[in-house]
Amino acid sequence: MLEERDKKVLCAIVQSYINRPDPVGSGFITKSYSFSLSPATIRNIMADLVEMGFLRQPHTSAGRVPTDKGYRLYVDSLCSGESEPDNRKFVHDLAGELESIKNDIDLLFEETTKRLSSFSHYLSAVLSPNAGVATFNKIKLLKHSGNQIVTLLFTDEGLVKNRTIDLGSEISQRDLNRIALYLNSEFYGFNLDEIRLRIMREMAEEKIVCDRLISRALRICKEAVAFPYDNIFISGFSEVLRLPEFSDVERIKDISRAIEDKHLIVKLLDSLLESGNTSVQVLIGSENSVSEMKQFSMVAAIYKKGDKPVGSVGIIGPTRMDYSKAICMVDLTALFLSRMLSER
Amino acid sequence: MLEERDKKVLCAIVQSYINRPDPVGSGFITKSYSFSLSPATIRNIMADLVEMGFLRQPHTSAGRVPTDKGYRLYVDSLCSGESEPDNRKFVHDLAGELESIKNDIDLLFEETTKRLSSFSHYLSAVLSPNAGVATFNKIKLLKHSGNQIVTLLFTDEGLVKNRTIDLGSEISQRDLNRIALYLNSEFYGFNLDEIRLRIMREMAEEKIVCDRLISRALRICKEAVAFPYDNIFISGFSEVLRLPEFSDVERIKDISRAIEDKHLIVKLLDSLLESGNTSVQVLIGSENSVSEMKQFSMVAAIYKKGDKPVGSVGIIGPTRMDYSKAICMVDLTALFLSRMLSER
DNA sequence: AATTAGCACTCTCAATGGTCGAGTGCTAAT
DNA sequence: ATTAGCACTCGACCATTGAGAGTGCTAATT
Repeated sequence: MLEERDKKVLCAIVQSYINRPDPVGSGFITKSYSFSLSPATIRNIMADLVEMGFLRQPHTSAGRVPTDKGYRLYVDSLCSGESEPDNRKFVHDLAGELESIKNDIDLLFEETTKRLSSFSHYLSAVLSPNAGVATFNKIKLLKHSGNQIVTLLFTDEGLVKNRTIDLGSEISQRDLNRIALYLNSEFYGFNLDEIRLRIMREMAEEKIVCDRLISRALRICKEAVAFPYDNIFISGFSEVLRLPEFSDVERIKDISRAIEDKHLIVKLLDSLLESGNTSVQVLIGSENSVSEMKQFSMVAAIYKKGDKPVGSVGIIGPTRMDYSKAICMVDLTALFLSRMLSER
Repeated sequence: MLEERDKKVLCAIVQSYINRPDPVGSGFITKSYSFSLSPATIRNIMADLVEMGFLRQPHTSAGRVPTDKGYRLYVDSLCSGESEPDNRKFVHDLAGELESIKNDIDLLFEETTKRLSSFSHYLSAVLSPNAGVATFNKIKLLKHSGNQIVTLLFTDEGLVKNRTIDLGSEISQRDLNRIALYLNSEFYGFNLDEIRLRIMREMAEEKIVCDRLISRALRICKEAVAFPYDNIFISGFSEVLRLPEFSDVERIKDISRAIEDKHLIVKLLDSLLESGNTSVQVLIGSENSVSEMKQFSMVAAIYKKGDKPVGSVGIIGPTRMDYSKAICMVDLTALFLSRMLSER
């Protein structure tokens, strides 16, 4: 059906197109790649590839452009990149420069995202552990001023989140300590979503709460485990704006909506996390479930704390992206994050 | 020099142009606004206004377009907008919906920014109190795990920031308490920049530190007062993309760079804060000191905690923006934030 | 049977030129 | 000081054209 030779031609076209976004003609292929074939033969092959859906021509008698299906074949036949020295250097630098902030996990994610985008020249995103995976480790409660208290929630992943809560009435530090003790024994090891669910249920059941302290405890904990903050870091918008595909205003609007909504990208990275697949995943154009992103590709992987997948990291770019490089960098970054999280 | 009548014509042109971005012709003015003058007279006036630099014509025999100087005159002659019912509603909603999160100051800023942009249809930004103005209130130190401790810094403005620090060696909670006590007595009421400076100095002076506890205290405090987080909230990129001026790709790139750099916008809002000017300020196009922003206008105001200016809020849009509305909304938002911060 | 040279054909792109209309500037009349 | 009248300017729009790149087909070659 699809011979080795055909595949080679396809890959040549994809590579050339990734290099510069002009439709690729039969002549160019014979010149630039050493097939010992004439343009006419290449043309025949190309015609077959079009028919099979791997290529398309923008119009009669322009060259060919890869389709999503074409990119897919290309990516699948990629002998999963031996990380080039360039990329090795990237991780090395990453490790060196970020060693000092590995305690501040949010900052670590942010910086990693920035470096990943500036090095890959694509949009990059890191999904930090969210309520769905984050695991309650301990909580501390501190009296602040008046009726206000501060909750300090620690998760197993190393996240530390503080929130200020107005209780509406005075409470002693002693009572707070008792509440914290209760919560710590009650919720240790559960993930935050479970906790939230459980609190909801208990609050609903015992409408007339017997124990005032417990009711307060639940209320406090409910607030404390709410993650109101963005748990995604995105960077590199100005990088992708440089790409020629973004001379089209509509494209720009698409991607900026995705960035401002964040939601969309979270959704993508999240679904990846749920799939549990450990290796680098590639979503090409229309393979993407989010309609706003059907023009783009995403290369992503999950990172772990110990053996538990806790977040994901990805690169987003046009379907015409340097998959080989992207896959390699995402892989390395995920490994880096896993290492950072695990060795603490 | 500049007669009342000329001013009226200028304002009419500005208004019309703000309404839709087409060069305004003499005929349109006479039709839409009730000057009892013929197009020819209007033309004469317009020619004068061009000569004085308030208008320009894109080319011979197109209509006129306001220059920055023209907008300036327009803004200055604006009888500072009696807040329309529309805007009143905005603040009312704002107050109602955000009442519940006034304890979580970061969230408050973020939500305020979002609402401001979605209501004004321009880009909005809120600069939250930064190290330069934030005042040390108290610090709490908690043992975390191993050599790690968590610092919890409270500022007078209501910010609560936590950081995780790896001390490199074990420390007891008791020592941490002593350190916190020391820092609290030492730095209470100082602003964070001062503290940072002082610590730097002291660390440099006593290279051979006599007191091990104090040296540790300083080190901890130095980390704790570092504000690594963005202290600016920006929202509404997709709003401004809707504007016709952003069908030009270059413009989009400009504004996105400004947004991704944040820095630029921080700089603008910061300079405003330093000027100390209390009322709403308008920077039109080239009046703007940041070159990347010379195509845009900013309407901004500071907000206070009590009597002390602590941050600023602004709207950024094309020079062709609805200044009247923007001024009003920024004013109201600043008042709102001041109220929220002060009544705690 | 697969490959290739040859060639007519198709389609885009950029340049050209012509028309239309909005809006101007000037001049002379009011 | 204002205005009517009018020639003029310039961009927007459109159709035409020619060049060039690349094709698909056919017939010749290996």
